Amino acid sequence: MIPVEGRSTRKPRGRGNERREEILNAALRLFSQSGVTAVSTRDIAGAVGISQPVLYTHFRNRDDLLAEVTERAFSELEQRVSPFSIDAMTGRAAFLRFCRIYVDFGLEQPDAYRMAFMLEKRKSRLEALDPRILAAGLKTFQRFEERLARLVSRGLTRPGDARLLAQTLWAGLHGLVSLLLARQDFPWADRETLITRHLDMLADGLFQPEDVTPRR
Amino acid sequence: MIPVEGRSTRKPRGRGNERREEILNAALRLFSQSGVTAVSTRDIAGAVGISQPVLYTHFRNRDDLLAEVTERAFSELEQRVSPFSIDAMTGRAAFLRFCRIYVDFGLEQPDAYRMAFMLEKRKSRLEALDPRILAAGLKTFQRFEERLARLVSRGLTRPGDARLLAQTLWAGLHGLVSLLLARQDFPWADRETLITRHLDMLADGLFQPEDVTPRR
DNA sequence: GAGGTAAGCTATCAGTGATAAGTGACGAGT
DNA sequence: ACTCGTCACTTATCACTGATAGCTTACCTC
Repeated sequence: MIPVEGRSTRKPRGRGNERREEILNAALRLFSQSGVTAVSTRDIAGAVGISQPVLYTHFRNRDDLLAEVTERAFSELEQRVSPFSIDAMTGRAAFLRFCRIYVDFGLEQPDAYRMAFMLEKRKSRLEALDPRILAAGLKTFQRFEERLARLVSRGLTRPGDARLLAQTLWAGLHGLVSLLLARQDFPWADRETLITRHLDMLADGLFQPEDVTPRR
Repeated sequence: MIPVEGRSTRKPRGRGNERREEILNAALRLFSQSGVTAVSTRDIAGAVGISQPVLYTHFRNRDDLLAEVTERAFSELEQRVSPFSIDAMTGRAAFLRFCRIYVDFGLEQPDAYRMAFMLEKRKSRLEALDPRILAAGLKTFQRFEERLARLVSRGLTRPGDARLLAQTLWAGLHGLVSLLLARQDFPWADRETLITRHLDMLADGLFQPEDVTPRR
């Protein structure tokens, strides 16, 4: 399905980790090109220029590789979000900017986002998702919750349980991102307008009625 | 993985359609037991008591079978929703009841819901999702949009483009359902409270500020 | 130069969805 | 009552998947 590239030269002793990097890069590239389900271990190995079993000397299995690719993508989100300190959450505008970073990240890194929040791996019901993937999602949610809690504790929002509010608003955010990713052919309204209005609606649910944006 | 049951007796001439029903029933049962990705065609055939290739005399392929199972599940949603005529959308309470039906359906028929709104099949990027699955989702959304449009045209809501509002609110609904399905082990707040508050938040985004529910 | 070992190979496995080709029972037609 | 077509179903097999076993080879150290 994916063209096989030429053989790569053997790595010198002790530099086997470079191969590991090459594999991760190739995997990320192929995943974002063709989607994570469409890329086989042989495709990845072919793109790197090695035989398929080599992958298993660097990663326990395919899911292990997937988990590491996801982790890397989410460390980038971490970087994007880090400038937004908790103290910077001063009101509606800051909340909206913060949400927007998440939405943009999800749309720009669809495969990482899918893995962290949408993927359900259940070959058997007992088998759980890789804890690192869960952790990436959980950490992201916690960044969100922390900042929301600050807004709430400052009395800038309607009163309420910060955890409950965070889960509700997060679900609202996620709904838009995941639907845009999963149903790209749906007759969506203009994306920019849709995102803006959606975030406005979420903000309306969070902030005091007097701050509510008038529509039209 | 799934135990093989005994051989079924051959169907008499002209009653081959009974086999088709048996396959659909077995598939639905296995899917909801073990999840749609964990069930193979051999599992389904084994449960019915026939050989695996027989499936292909009744369905073009696995996805065709999946699509039909989904269609059936969604026809049940159609039945649940049909008592709620467009004219019955008289305000916030009706809106909430209507939303609640969808949420409950999603949580009760997780595999059907997943297929209609969460599943992305991309063995190759060109290959699209089965149109019947897309249609089931689209139809559901349209029911939602119709009723929302009635609320808007009656002047019961904030003014705004009904289509945009519908997409935004639907995304909000979907976010909660899909996250609850995809991340069952997440430390969620009490489910009932979460759903109620979430729907309240969505309603707050839709209705005039004077109708906004006070929190606490 | 020799040997150990890191790096990578080929061969092969069981499981998947899917297809080809054959078997056999049943019921309509004479 | 016998034929014979065809419906219902079978076994055998395909290409592909993720994964493992075990061998080979080239490099670096001594």
